Amino acid sequence: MDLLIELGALAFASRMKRMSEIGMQSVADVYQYYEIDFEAKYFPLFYYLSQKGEASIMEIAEVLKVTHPGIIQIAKELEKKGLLISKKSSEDARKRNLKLSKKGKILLPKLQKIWADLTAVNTDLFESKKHNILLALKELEDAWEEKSYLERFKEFHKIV
Amino acid sequence: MDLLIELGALAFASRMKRMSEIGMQSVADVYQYYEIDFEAKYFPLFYYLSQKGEASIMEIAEVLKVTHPGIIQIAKELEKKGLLISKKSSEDARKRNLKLSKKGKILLPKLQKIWADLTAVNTDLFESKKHNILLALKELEDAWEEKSYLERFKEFHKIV
DNA sequence: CAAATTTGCGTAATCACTTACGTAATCATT
DNA sequence: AATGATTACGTAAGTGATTACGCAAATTTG
Repeated sequence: MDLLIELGALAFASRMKRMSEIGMQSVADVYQYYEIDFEAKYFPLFYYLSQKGEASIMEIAEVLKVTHPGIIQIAKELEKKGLLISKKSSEDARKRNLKLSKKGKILLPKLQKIWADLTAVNTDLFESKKHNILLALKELEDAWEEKSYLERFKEFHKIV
Repeated sequence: MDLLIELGALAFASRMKRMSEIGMQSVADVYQYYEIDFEAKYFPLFYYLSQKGEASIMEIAEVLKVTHPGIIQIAKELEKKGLLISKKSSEDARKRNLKLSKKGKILLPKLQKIWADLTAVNTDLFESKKHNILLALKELEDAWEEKSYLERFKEFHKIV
């Protein structure tokens, strides 16, 4: 018996967390299999910079929906590995712009190949299912954005 | 544009993590609204003990699918709050059995009321959607149990 | 155009777990 | 019954994020 399943909606957060950890580990396994010195947590920042070219820390944090100290930490690691460089913005002295280094750009095609393969496996994994978790996730994210949980909760109590 | 959505399957883990954090925070908001000194993270352990009565640390860790140090930490907090007590097993001196304290049992009905309300709101939230995330989650958990991601990945490469 | 507010960034501390590792108790095997 | 393997638990350190807070630069406003 799986208690988390039995608890249904109540254990939702725990299950999401666990699933996220499994996902991160799985991707880590694949990078290791390819013998590439890259971590799952780098992906959103690295990918965004590969598309955008150059961006400030706050801009990245907002797009990726994480806090700015999170970006700073990951950027620090990527800089240490020589995959990313940064410089103060010339237009706004408060801003520090990040972009991929030469080494980062050289690594990019190799990573893109992996990402393509991961996407293929994921697509297969997600879309072969009766219930599509990506669409479900999107719906829930939208619902949450529209109205906070506590609001829903209070509304529910009014009705009852 | 939501980059995380655009990235689809690749940003899956990040989105799951974020969703779990939102869920935890939402529940925290509700406990606060009820003015109850209880945290979302206590729920799985507390609930399990309320059902089972008494259980050893490893047993709980396995049922809840977390590591045993995780249980020890949460148990420590609950003991500090006086909601939980523990004693060495008489049958097996290696084991320490956890159970709710008198104070914990007194708090229980109040919590059960909240849990029931949370379940109602969640059920509404989840089931009003076109895509049911709980069923999707279950499918994915089962798929993962059946075959590891890396295995799927390697298989995919054989085929292509 | 000076004062007040907002914005961008950085550091530190915290959080809710995890992995790694050590010790003691039990079990299995000969 | 001694030896070796396994199991249960505890602590310490690490992880990948967060919140809290402070400073400096830019923007708003009166």
